[in-house]
Amino acid sequence: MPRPRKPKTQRAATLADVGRAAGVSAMAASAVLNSVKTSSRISEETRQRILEAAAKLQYRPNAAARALLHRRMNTIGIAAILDENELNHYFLALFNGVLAGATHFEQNTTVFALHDWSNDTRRLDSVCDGRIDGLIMFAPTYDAAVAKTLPKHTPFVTIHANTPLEGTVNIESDEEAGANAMVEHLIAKGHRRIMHIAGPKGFVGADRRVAGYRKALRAHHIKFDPALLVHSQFIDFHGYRAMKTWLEENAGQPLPHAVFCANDGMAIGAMQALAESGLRVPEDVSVCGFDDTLASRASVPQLTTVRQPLVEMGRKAAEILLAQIGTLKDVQVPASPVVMPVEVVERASVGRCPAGDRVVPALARV
Amino acid sequence: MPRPRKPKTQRAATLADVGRAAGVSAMAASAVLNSVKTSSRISEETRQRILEAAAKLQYRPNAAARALLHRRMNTIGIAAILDENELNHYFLALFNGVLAGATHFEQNTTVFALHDWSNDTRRLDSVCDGRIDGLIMFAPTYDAAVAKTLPKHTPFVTIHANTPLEGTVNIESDEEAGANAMVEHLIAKGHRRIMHIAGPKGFVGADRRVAGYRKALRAHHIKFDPALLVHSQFIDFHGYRAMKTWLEENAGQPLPHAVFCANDGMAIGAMQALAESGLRVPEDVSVCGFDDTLASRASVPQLTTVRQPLVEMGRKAAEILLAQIGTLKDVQVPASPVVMPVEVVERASVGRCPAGDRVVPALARV
DNA sequence: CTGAAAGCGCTTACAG
DNA sequence: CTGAAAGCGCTTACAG
Repeated sequence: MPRPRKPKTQRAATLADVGRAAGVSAMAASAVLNSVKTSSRISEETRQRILEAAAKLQYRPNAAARALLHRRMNTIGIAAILDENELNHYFLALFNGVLAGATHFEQNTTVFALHDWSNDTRRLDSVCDGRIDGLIMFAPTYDAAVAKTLPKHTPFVTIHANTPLEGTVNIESDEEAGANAMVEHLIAKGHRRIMHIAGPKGFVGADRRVAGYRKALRAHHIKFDPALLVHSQFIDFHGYRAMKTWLEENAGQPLPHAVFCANDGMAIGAMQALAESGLRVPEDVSVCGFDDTLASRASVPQLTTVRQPLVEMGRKAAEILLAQIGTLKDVQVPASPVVMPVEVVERASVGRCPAGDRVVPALARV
Repeated sequence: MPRPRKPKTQRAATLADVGRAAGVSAMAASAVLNSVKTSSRISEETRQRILEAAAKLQYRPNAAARALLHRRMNTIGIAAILDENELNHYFLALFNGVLAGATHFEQNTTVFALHDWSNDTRRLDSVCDGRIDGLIMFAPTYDAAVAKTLPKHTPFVTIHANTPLEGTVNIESDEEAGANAMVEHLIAKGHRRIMHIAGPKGFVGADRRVAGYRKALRAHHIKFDPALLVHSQFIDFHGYRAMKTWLEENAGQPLPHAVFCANDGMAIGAMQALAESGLRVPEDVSVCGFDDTLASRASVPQLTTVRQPLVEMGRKAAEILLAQIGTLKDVQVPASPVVMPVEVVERASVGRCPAGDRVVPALARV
């Protein structure tokens, strides 16, 4: 059985170690290893000796020492609510985008997992201590008062901020237009009795989708039916429970033609609840989501949804943040908010509205 | 329209700034802010003045300066192949685990996204420069020769390493037992004609699952049929394509009773291919996966699968790494490999084997 | 052109 | 008990 590596790892070599090994000063070693012009004065033979010593000692310029000098860690931070027990495709998409953007400019990315925006303020604060050059917040729900306490020496960018932070660029998408287009699409497929499982009241992301939903109904003279609007949370399980509860409470009532969910996870949850009542998607009921996360392609049938360019939004956030930090000289910091376009993506979960009215089955099949 | 924050952020306050503002030396400020015993000598009034100055200036001890002193960044790294266009629930689960473990011990986590283990060696190398105290690699496929070039001054832990790195703890799970238990479960449900969509040949994760599959067949005197073993890749789309191709090439042949896929994503892909041929899961064909990632609950029907405790494995990796670094004094570094238990999780995608033999439908319905 | 020194921000060990 | 100094590892600006 292989023995584990000894706990005490050897110390990393310093410039002084390299110099000593090569019989030169630390400074000479530094000059050679950074290929400074002045190193042209150093003989080729010495240069080789230094390079060999550095390779042999696995020398790497110490990041902390460099950061101290340059006041820059070449690292950006991400703060997000991250619960290890929940599906979070939204996070995964944004994260991939930020990572791609940061990596492209040779910057590292550190992730801070929060449980709660209000209570974890101090944790975020404490992290603005030079270990990151700037911070991107995913869907923060700070209120304005708390936001004021954020450190002034660290630049921020937010994505989908619930209340914009003063002096901070917020990146969002045209959610109302997206919801409106989605419901227009349902109506074009013949659906009239359209249910909406919304996000929590008071969250702009939820409210804007409701607004788009109602706008589309209005445009087609479909009377808004409060019984068809249910508020839930942006989490798979809550979509399931909202749909399940609704079906139980509305047994014998007319079945909706289509269910528009405020995000993909909720739509998948709703599909599961429908399946448990023996209802097929899209033959009996059409279902659609919002976001176009990877979840929308992982479901069977694949989900018709509104695409928000999440990866792109993450990448853009990284770019804007790096511009603010000053790492990217040639990128202009845009005015806030930056609004990204959305589009309806047709997949398999929405069909033509079936002929004849159906009724919510009385008993769940389970 | 709100104006964006000015690109030039103000400099962070230093201990000297705090001292100056409070009319004391930087050292006195340091003593108070670190609540060193000696600070008891400092008058309560002075203490308050220092605390106020620090708060007002939003002072935070500079992380780089501290790291330079302590030779510790309080940050661990994660290296993983991460393609922004692919589903990666496996990463998400491990990542959540590492993050939870690191956060619990007040350590930060930096993620390095790689494209390729062989070609990105230099990138990984360059990152072992003090910006992380240790590194966790997700499913690395280094060969032994390359592994030798890894820096000696940084501790590593691997999860699912394809070839164990010398002197490095590897965390894995009992994949062969898991595959065996899954196929035993299928056989218990009456399935005999069991297809396996495997991972790429030569990868231990794939080979061990194939071994478990064949072992279960053997135990029940089911003759191994090479036509029912297909090698593919650990990616959703490849599962889809493998199933699709197999159905096309085997039109008119007996339909498998069940399809055991080497991971959850592949199983979902296979379900989509089956759906396109008009075959229902589990009524016509049972399907199962491996991993128990969040994907297995996001599909309709939910996936029967083999659970690997991925979150727990990530958490354990963090803990072992911190023990090696020396951050955790009271945790023993275990011998390698650490093998985690697996279990079959029954959900909805596996049913009893239907009576009567069916045949692969000739034409895809699409 | 080269090498010694200063300094990034912090803390620890050591004189006064 | 207090305050000045040394040093973590590096690079830049400045004497020689």
